[in-house]
Amino acid sequence: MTEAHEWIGHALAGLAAAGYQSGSARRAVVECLSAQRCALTAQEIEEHLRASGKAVGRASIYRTLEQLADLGLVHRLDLGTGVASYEPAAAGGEHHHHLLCDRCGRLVPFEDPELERAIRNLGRRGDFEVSAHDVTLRGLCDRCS
Amino acid sequence: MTEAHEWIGHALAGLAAAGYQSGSARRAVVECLSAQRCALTAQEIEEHLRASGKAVGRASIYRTLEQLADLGLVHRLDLGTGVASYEPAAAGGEHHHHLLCDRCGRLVPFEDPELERAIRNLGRRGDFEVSAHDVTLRGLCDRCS
DNA sequence: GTTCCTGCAAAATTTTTGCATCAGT
DNA sequence: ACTGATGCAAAAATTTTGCAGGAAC
Repeated sequence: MTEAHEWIGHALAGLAAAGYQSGSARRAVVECLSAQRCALTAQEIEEHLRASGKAVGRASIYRTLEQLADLGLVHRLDLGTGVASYEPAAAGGEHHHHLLCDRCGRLVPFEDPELERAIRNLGRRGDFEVSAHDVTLRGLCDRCS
Repeated sequence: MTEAHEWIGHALAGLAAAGYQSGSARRAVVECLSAQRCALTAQEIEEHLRASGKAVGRASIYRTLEQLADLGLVHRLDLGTGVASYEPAAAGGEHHHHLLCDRCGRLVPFEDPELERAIRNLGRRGDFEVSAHDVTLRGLCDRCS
């Protein structure tokens, strides 16, 4: 997994390359995302920023997240809760999936080569051309089971 | 895959067993779901029902969908569009996953034993206890690629 | 100085809830 | 009849948009 501080640079560079300037709101959202282990909702981002004294308008948060998602710098997740979550996208194509614990609500990232292989093979079968995939498991995390 | 008309009975029986009575709104929502191939949004259900002369209040649709989802009779899907979709859950534990076509927006169901096996194996690895899973692929469907 | 960014407030969307009325048992 | 279901309307929650003022280049 790419380190958080590397992602900051990657994301800011990507935004700059796309013609976005580095304003305070955009930078704050990117910093907040890079400091977190996994996915955050827009509301959580707003709270974190306000708590750290860098309050940013809601609109700017959503706008920045949309820009980052369009550039492939963050992944948008819909975890069945009705609210979207966002997490930094690793630079090298690595990615993980998520387990949402039914008991404690914790979101646990995981990777699995066999799962990735199965999905790659699916694309090869020719029924369709797969460019992205999301896997969400529900169940009990290691702490709760 | 279990046939649609079988699912109607299954769903109505499940609702009855849970103590819900068979009112007109609930029955209409169940009928609408059973007639569709794949997932529908609450709004689509409302439109279909109104179009077929069986208009049902929005609230009743959401209430019925929640009840059905709690009983495991429908699956709720979040496809990254910000709106939830619902589809009948097959009786026998069979289930499919979805490809969302980037070009035409079509939702294509698919099944894949290798993928299922990979997910089952994940649960066996012992990191967590998996009770449900969702897989969403994005890409181009057979018509668009 | 010009252009883009930011934040506020308002709008749009989707979903939930309160409550009076109506239907099913 | 009694209990629960239904529909309307209002509220809540989330996300988007318009616009005036401010920051970045």
